[in-house]
Amino acid sequence: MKRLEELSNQKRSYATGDYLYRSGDRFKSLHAIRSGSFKTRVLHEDGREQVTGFLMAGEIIGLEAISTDVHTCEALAMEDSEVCELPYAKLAELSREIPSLQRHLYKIMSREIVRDQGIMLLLGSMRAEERLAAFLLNLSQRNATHGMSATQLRLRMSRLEIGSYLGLKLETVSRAFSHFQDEGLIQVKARAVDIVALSRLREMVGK
Amino acid sequence: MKRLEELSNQKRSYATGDYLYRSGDRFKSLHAIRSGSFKTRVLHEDGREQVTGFLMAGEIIGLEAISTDVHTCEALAMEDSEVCELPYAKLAELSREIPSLQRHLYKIMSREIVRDQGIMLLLGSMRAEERLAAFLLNLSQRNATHGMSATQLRLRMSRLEIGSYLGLKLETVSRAFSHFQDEGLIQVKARAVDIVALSRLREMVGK
DNA sequence: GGGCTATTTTGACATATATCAAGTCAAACG
DNA sequence: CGTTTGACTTGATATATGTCAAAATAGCCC
Repeated sequence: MKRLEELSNQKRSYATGDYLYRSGDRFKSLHAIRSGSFKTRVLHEDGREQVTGFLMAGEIIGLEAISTDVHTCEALAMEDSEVCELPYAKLAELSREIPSLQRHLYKIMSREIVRDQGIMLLLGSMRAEERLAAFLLNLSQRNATHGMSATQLRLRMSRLEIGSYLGLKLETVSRAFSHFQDEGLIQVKARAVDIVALSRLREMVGK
Repeated sequence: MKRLEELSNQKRSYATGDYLYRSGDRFKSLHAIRSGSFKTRVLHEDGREQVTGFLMAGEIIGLEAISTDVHTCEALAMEDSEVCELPYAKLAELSREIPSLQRHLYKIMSREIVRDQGIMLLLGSMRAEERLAAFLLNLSQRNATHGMSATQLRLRMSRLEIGSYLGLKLETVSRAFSHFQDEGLIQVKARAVDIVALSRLREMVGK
């Protein structure tokens, strides 16, 4: 871990809306988010876009680019954020000397695959409100992991971005929020969401 | 590569419908498909399932399990198939000695992430016929990669399985096939598909 | 080859979500 | 403060896809 810290000499700041990288950029480094949050999205020639992830502190961003040395999606800051740059060449080299680092890297990449497959399940076989419930539960859990409240969420993203992530239109997202509130599942005030009935939300997604 | 071959002493056969692994199985090995094909799917408590991939010869299966040492999805043979077992512990060890193997492993995992994000784009922002077009083009390209025809496809999966993969009902898939045929894009005869207008299919998905 | 079963196609209809269009609200700014 | 601007909510309606049901077809076993 210490040797890893030495590696990441670079710590950089990004303001809301700044790009960490764009589609087509040459890949040089992974980035560890120190504070703040980013969204990643893939673009389609015809202008369509799909948000593929919302990343928070502690998470690693850029793994998709290893395959071709070129970024296939773009990442931008959703708030003022800081990242550590992890030069990939050095990281790979170091992982050869430090087995635990190597194991860790494989696991991180595998975890990303699992995460993506979970989203595929969501997009492929859940209905609008189930998707939103799953989304809120995921945020709740990650919030808790970071020592924050599991029930008081401050969303960093707009309804439009949530919609893109969940494969829904922003109006549908908004309606689902309103409906959840009517049902007493959550309290919504713009981007401040208070989960009132966590267990009932869990039932909605079948767990 | 030679050392890799020594590693995979085990070569095993699977009949149609056999499980390569199930959800919950302890993870020990990756598998390289030698011949045949497999599908992977994730299951939801309530019985819903989502097909997450159709894998062919030359592809590596099981990467998602590295993250937790437990398989989070299941894989089964769509036809009589053969795989090489690649014990993960040995593979990881070997990758420390052989830099090119390590690079290759990272790339394979990254490629899987890119693939999954492509499916997320498809599921989140494409309509039924665009999804099917993208699916056929993907099969076509992989077929070609394996030295087979880019236009004559023999589907190994049912309409139901295609539907699950594309987030559609089987009837919708069937109708899309019929419509493509009416439009002169393809010739369909059950699971034999002949792509007549590859370029027009490409236009449909915007490239 | 004939019958059996699973798969696929097709049709009529239902519905979840998208689309279009106002309206509300809140933060930002002069 | 009043105005502007972008984000969000809500309503009315349209539409893509799902659902249900039946017929056609293909694959399979004896």
